[in-house]
Amino acid sequence: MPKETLLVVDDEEDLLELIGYNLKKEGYTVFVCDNGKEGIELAARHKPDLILLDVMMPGMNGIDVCREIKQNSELKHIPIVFLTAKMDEKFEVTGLDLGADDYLSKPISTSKLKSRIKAVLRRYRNTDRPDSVLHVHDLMIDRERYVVIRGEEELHLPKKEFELLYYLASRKGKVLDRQTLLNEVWGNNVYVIDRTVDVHIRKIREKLGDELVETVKGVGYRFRQ
Amino acid sequence: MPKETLLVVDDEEDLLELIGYNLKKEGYTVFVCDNGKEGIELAARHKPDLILLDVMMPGMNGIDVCREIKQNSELKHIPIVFLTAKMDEKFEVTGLDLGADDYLSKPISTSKLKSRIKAVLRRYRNTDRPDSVLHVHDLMIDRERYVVIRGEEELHLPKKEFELLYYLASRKGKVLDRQTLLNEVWGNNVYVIDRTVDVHIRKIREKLGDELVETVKGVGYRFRQ
DNA sequence: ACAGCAGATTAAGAAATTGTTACGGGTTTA
DNA sequence: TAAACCCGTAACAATTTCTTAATCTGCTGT
Repeated sequence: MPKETLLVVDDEEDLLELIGYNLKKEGYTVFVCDNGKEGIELAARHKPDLILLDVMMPGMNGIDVCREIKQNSELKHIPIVFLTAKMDEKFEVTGLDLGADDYLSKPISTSKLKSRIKAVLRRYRNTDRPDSVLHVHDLMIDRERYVVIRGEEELHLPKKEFELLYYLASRKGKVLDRQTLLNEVWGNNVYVIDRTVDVHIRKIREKLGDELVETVKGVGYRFRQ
Repeated sequence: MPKETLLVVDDEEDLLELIGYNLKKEGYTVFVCDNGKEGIELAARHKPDLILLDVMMPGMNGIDVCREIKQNSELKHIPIVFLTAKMDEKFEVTGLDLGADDYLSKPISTSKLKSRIKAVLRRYRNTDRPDSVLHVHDLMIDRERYVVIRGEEELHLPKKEFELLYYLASRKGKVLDRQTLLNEVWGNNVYVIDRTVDVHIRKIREKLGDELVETVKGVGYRFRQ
């Protein structure tokens, strides 16, 4: 089993090299770059299992990179660990609210770095990432083409409806409450009232029938098992 | 819809009180204690959703508490966040290797504390716990899917009935009085007449048969052993 | 047999939750 | 630039669930 792939984004060349070297020695596959824009590209291309992200960078800073990644449904599941020179607490709160998974202040010892990375990866390891094409009931939900196929017909749902359907289907049988759905589909940092979920559910039912998505009153919604 | 339960273990009384107060204000159910031994007992009794654990304590220290909890299969899934006065890096590595989930150094601001707790809980919320499905007699009570399965048939109970059944079943054989049931299922600060329990019990019996839940006159109810 | 409990049962109104529709702002498309 | 579309919100209808209160049943000890 190949060890995980990591992406390190930091504008300090020395540090970048040091971190890269150490993590490679640990057996990880490591991509590095020194700016946010390239970081996003590399993330999209290689889909790393974890991203180490410097907060302070010229140009696009770490916060922005994080925000962008968390908005990309292909990448949002990737855990992000922030690196920062000063322990700026206010930022830390922002970062964690954005969906960051951990936080390291420089200077970082190698052992600490490795330990943290291991911890974060361990948390995520058993979280099975859903397939990009789901087959459920008579549906095929293709996330790559953004299309739902039922028999001969192709259905094109708007983005939010599609994402919601996809998320529900990927957790078939499990009851998901509105807040979870909002966090997972809309993102943790958006402020939207939870009744919005209801409206989207209704639209999904309108297009795919009432049977697919079940309501569990007082709890949430569930894709029919 | 009881919010999460937290356990805080710290020998500094002032801090304990401060943290307890703030977390209660957030809506969590909070248990506190000032030593490791009691911490383990409380953890076993209340099965909190998260434990805040001071590292340095007289007697049993945080590391030992953590180790013991991680060895108990009933408790090992509970995320642990360490608190420590000094940023002792060597310890931090140990803690994370032990399976701690986060790390906070004192002094802690309230906003940071809340933000971290939220982040950790969010990570765990959707992680299926091994005991989320109870097998009792010929029943399978699946909390994740919110469904009771008996043989081929799937039963869908309303929320309160389901929660009550789940709670009784999870304490199979034990007699639980009405007040306990109200506290655990309805929540600590809900004002409801205890006869309400009877009505829900009746509905459960109506759906699942009279044998499952036994009445112990003058005491309470018991899920049949 | 008869009070005196404690729980069982039932029904009805209250409360809570969800379904449904419509609208305005914003964006993309023709 | 208009038309079409998507999205979030609000409002009200529809439905389910919860709680209470009233009544019934069965047991206990006298």
